[in-house]
Formats: sequence, C-alpha cells, structure tokens
Amino acid sequence: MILGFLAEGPMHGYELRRRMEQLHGYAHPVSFGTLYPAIARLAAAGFVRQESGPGTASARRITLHLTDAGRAELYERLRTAEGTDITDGQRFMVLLAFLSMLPDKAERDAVLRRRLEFLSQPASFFYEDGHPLKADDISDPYRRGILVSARATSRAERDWLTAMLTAGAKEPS
Amino acid sequence: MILGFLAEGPMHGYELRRRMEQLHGYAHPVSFGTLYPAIARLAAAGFVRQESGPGTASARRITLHLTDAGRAELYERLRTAEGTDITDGQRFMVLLAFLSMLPDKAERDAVLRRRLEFLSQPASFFYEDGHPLKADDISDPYRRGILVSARATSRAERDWLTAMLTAGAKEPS
DNA sequence: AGGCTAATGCATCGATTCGACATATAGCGA
DNA sequence: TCGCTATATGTCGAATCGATGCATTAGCCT
Repeated sequence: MILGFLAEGPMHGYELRRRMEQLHGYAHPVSFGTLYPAIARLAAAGFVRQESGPGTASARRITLHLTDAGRAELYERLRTAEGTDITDGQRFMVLLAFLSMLPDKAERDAVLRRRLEFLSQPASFFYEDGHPLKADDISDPYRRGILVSARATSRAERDWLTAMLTAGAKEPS
Repeated sequence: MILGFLAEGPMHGYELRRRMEQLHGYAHPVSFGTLYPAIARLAAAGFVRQESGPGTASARRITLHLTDAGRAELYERLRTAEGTDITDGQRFMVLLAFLSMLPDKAERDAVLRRRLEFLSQPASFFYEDGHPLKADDISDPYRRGILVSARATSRAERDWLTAMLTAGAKEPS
C-alpha cells in the first residue's frame, strides 16, 4: 500500500496513513507502530527515499519519494500476488486499488482471474460432519445473516470480475 | 473466537483451528503461532481448562473445555464489543457467529445497532481535496470495481440488519 | 505385509503488526 | 490564557503472523 500511494506522488507518513485509513473504509486503520517501521524497512531496501523538509531540528517534516527500484518492486508485488493477497478481501482490495499501474493487461487479467477462481469455489462458513450448511439449514438468525451478506458480496464481486474479464477480452479462454 | 467455539463443546486446538478457518471462509486462516499462545493465555486466565487425553506420554491429545468464568468472559466480550470489532467486517462476522449466545435480546440488538450506525455513515474509499469521490467520478476501472462491490456489500448487510432490528421489535426507537 | 503419503496434533522462532503512549508545532474558539 | 483538535514523527511491550519442526495416526496402493 505504501509503494502504491507513493507511486501517485511524494507525501509524508501522516498523509500516507490518512489515505490508508480511507482505503480501508475507516474499518481498520493502520497504526503508527506499523507504518513507521514499515517505511524504515522500505527505505533501507532502497525502495523509498526520505527527504527532510523545513524545521529539521525539533519538528521535522519528512517527505517520502518512491525510487525507480521501488516502482519495480510495486509492479513485481502486483504481478506475483497470491495466497492471502488473493483470498483475503481486504488485501485484494488494496491490490485492486493500484492494479491499473501494472502495464501489461494480460498480467492484470491474470490477477483478476485468480480472485474469481477463489470466489467461484463453493464455500460456506458453517459445516456439519464436513459438508457445508445452506442458509435454510441454519436456525441461528445471526449466522444466517452472515451467509446472506456473504452471498450478496460474493455475487456482486463475481459479476464485476466476469464483466471486466469479458469486456475488452482479447484472449478467449 | 476460541471462547465462542468452546462454548459449543470441548475440542482440541487443531479442530478449533479448522473451524476458525471455515468461519473466515478460507480467506485468512489463523496460524498455529497465534492459536496456541492464545489458548495458553486463556488457560492462564482461567477461562479454559486443558485436559490431557489418551497417549499422555509421547503423542498427547489435549482437550479444551470452557470454564464458567470463560463463559462469563465470552458474554462480556460480546456485550461490550466496540471499535474494530464493530467496524471491521471480519471481526464483526466473528461476533455475529456467537451473538445468539448472549441471553439478553436488548444487548444483542445494541450490538447490531452499533454496526448499522457505522455502515450508515457515508464513506467512500477514494477522496479528492477531502470530499469523497463517487463511482462516476472515478475513471480507474479497478477502483470503480472496489466501490461497486463495497456498495453491494454494505447495502445487503444494512438491509439484513434493519430487518433484524424491526422484526421482533419490542422497543420502537 | 510393507511402504508411501496425507492428515492430525502440539509446539517454537524470528519478523511483523498492534495499540497505547510520548513529544512537539500550529490553529481556533471560549 | 486555557483547552481542544489537527498535524507530524516516533518508541515500546504485547500480540500476531508465517514458516518450520516433529511425532503419531489413517488411508491407500501394490
């Protein structure tokens, strides 16, 4: 997420955190204890350059810039996304937010296809003796609510993914 | 989640992890490095009792039981849920999965109302100069997809929450 | 019966993240 | 002037993650 936002232009850590918070829909903000060490690691790896602004002594302002190596790293991470980056909705949403930066359309489509594949395999949230329970089988109204909401979510995203993959389709699968 | 599943009956850690994985829709499994220390903490606090099963020597099987104090703790955590437990969709889903265990309907409704309130306040994922961007204003197709999916999710959950709160309503707000 | 593979089950380790706190400047209203 | 909020960078202990190790049990093929 840091590499992605910095690819849009230089900014400070604080501004970065505000955007991260917004991208997560204010549901789960990233803490400073996560953000600043993460910036430090990216800087140590040469992906981010830190430039001191005015007021260097007491109240320091540090502007963060993405390096060429950082941009390459961003592309690489978008391209090779797998595991929880695909299966976890929050993580995948972050991927989507910056996916358009990946130049190759075939590679972008491949990412979408991996997500669609995961969403297409039938999965419930409650099981009995190994087989999934349907909404009608569940008496607990709250658990039924989980299933109903999840179904709606999955359907909406699958429809959108399918539309995206068939729209400008050059390679018929 | 551990307290909730153990409230349904005793089981070992491995079985616990499988159910946690299912409840998350296989999107983000909980690692053993998280689970076993968490069990140990709950046991140290007196919320969980560990009983050694057969094969005590080499291949030990430890069955976990919820204590009375553990059940009280579960109720308390369901009752007083706030912050990311309400705003974060994954966390709230866990809450929902065990909410029916909470005896008092008014307290259960209060939890739902907190979630509904959060979902009702208008929030986008992308902003420009402080004000939220609508789907039509966003040219990036992937970001538009994020908004479209999120809208569908939010609408489905809000509809369900509203239905739940008005259905067996005894207290007209 | 023997051997291979997968699943079950408990546990630890280093790296990462979380949540709370510390610190300083700037602006604004009572 | 006092208090509150926003901006801005950071630290620290506790919790979590992801990978790995290791032993036992179950199923399956030949």
